Amino acid sequence: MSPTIRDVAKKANVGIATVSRVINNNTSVSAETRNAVLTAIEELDYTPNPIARQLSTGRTLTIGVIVPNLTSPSYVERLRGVQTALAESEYHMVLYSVGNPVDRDNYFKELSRNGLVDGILIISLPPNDAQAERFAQSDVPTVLIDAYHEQLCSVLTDDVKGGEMATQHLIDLGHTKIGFLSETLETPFHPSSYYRYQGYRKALTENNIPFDETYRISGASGRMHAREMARQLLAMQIPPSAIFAGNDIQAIGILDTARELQIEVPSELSVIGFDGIRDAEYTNLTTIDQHLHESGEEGVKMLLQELESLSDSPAQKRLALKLVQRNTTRPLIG
Amino acid sequence: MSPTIRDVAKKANVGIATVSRVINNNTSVSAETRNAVLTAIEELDYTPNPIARQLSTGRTLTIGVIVPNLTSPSYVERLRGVQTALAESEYHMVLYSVGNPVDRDNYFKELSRNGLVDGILIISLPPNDAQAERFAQSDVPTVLIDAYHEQLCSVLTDDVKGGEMATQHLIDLGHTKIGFLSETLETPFHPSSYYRYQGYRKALTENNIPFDETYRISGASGRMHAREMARQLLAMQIPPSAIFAGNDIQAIGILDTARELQIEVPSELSVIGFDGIRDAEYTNLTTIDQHLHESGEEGVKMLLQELESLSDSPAQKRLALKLVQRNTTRPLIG
DNA sequence: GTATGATTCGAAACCGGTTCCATAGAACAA
DNA sequence: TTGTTCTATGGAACCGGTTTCGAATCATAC
Repeated sequence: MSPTIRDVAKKANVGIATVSRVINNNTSVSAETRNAVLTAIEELDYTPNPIARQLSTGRTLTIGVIVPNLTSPSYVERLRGVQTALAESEYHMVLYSVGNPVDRDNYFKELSRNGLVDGILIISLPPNDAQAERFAQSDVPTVLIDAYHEQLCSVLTDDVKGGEMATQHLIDLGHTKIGFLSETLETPFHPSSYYRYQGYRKALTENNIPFDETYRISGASGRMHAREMARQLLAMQIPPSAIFAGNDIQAIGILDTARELQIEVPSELSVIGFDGIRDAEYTNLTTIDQHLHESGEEGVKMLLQELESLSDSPAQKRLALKLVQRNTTRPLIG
Repeated sequence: MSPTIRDVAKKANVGIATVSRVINNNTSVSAETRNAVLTAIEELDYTPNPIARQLSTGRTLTIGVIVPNLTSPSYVERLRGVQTALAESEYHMVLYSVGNPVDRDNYFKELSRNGLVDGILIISLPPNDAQAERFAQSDVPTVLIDAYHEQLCSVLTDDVKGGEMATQHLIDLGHTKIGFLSETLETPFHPSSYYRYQGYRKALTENNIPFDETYRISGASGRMHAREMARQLLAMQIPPSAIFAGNDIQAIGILDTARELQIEVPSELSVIGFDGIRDAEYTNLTTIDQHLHESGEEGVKMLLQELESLSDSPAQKRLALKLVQRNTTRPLIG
């Protein structure tokens, strides 16, 4: 077995407390003793057992990240941001990947309870009131990324406003027949698509453009399903001249279909996405950039702050949205 | 603070050993005592402190996953596989994301040393001899995914063979002017591009097709750089009629450029990738599927086995490669 | 009634650190 | 010289579990 602090103490002819002081750079050790201890450590190739240290200090130096299965690039990008910010800290990251509501609830309960982690970061998984209450009561600080609850710290996106911005952009370009294509609006997870839809409706209303139910389509997530839905939208007698997609992946699916149908983008069809994933840049997609990477970093910052000193009122940070115009939207001709 | 096992013992009027027995389903507890303990646990809302348990059992129920920064979809896909397999076990996953060789070496050293994790999974980061030696000596089982070292367990891909398969496919289609586009062949990380290049060369040789140095180009990774490199290849006086890309992302970059230059794929240019990421399917890319997801799952399986009983000779599992023909390759006309 | 064995259970040791507290000795002041 | 303060240090308690070991209890056998 690996050597323990007692082995070091014996070898250096000192007490274990002294060894501990040396390890932790406690000043009150004479240079002589310190050297003796250091050489003993060297000779035994000793490293302190982190678990024992965790038990006695009460800190695990670990933060738990609860995230939906890495099915969507946006989760991955947020996670990258988390990773980036965490790398500069002394904390490690345990990944809890949730595939269904049961997983989610289990992780929520498990982590908020006992001292497995020092802090919790939750990505795109809004807790219900009871769960939020638990987190708030628990003594492990929790930060939500891309989700909101009044009781908890959060880094969030104004999806309604983003939806409005996207739609307004299309309207500004002269479009009035504007389609909306998204994931199912009723999801057990984060209803961001629904909020974006609300923004879409709001923009229409504000510009006195009547909402046409037939221009709205939603279904399963993913590029393939988006293609299919786009086919349906574009096969209408009077198809939309522009489509706002609930996220970038779906927007890219629409572009796929447009190419397949030889509908030229943006001259014959404008498409705008939402998220600002990397593929949006590669495909020259106009989109609403919600600063995914930054959201991860900000979440970590907030959590680290919370770990320093638990604030009383939960901090809330809203990330700015940015319309990034590329080559999939342009003024309507005629 | 949360209640401890002693609180429960006091409340139930039993010794702590008995409480421990109840928690761990040890049989030798009378039904009566067991019930008393269970109700005490219930009333106090007690859960055992996992850190304390870890210290006394010596197991952390955690496995460390060392992976390059999630820059490439292939790492993410492998990680998903790991996640899938791990979800069915009792283990958690700590993610160590490495951005540079220094990170890598630190993590290698740190994790192999002390009991922070019960096992280590290393993705696409081949250790050098000294490091492999460390891992082999250490008492924490280690499995390499997409990397090989004779001293360690591994799940691996035959990149040379894959490169050969891809090239042979193009040759079978009648191509002889076959380009090779990849990442820099000298990388501090995993030299898979180099192996694939070797396979390419091998296939050419075996078919008596002279290798033309000007048909080979390599540079920085990523779709954007691939586009630029593709432009160079395709601007040649006698451009290749087919290109084998070192990975799918680069193949997609080539497709981007082809579209930009209005070179029709596959009629004017065949393109084959390597990896089998999801986007390959979406873009109808012919590729060599190396079963990324499965590699993650297999790595976990192997590691779990190793955790059960440390085998003496390191297990090696080679994943089959599969040519998936889609719509970016076709017989050369004329 | 005593010997034997099985069952149930608690005290205490242990895992490997950190930290409180008491003390020895040095340094300094009067 | 004596008293006081400060520094360096070790012993022991502690974190919260698991596990060993021995003892108490009970049933059964003789």
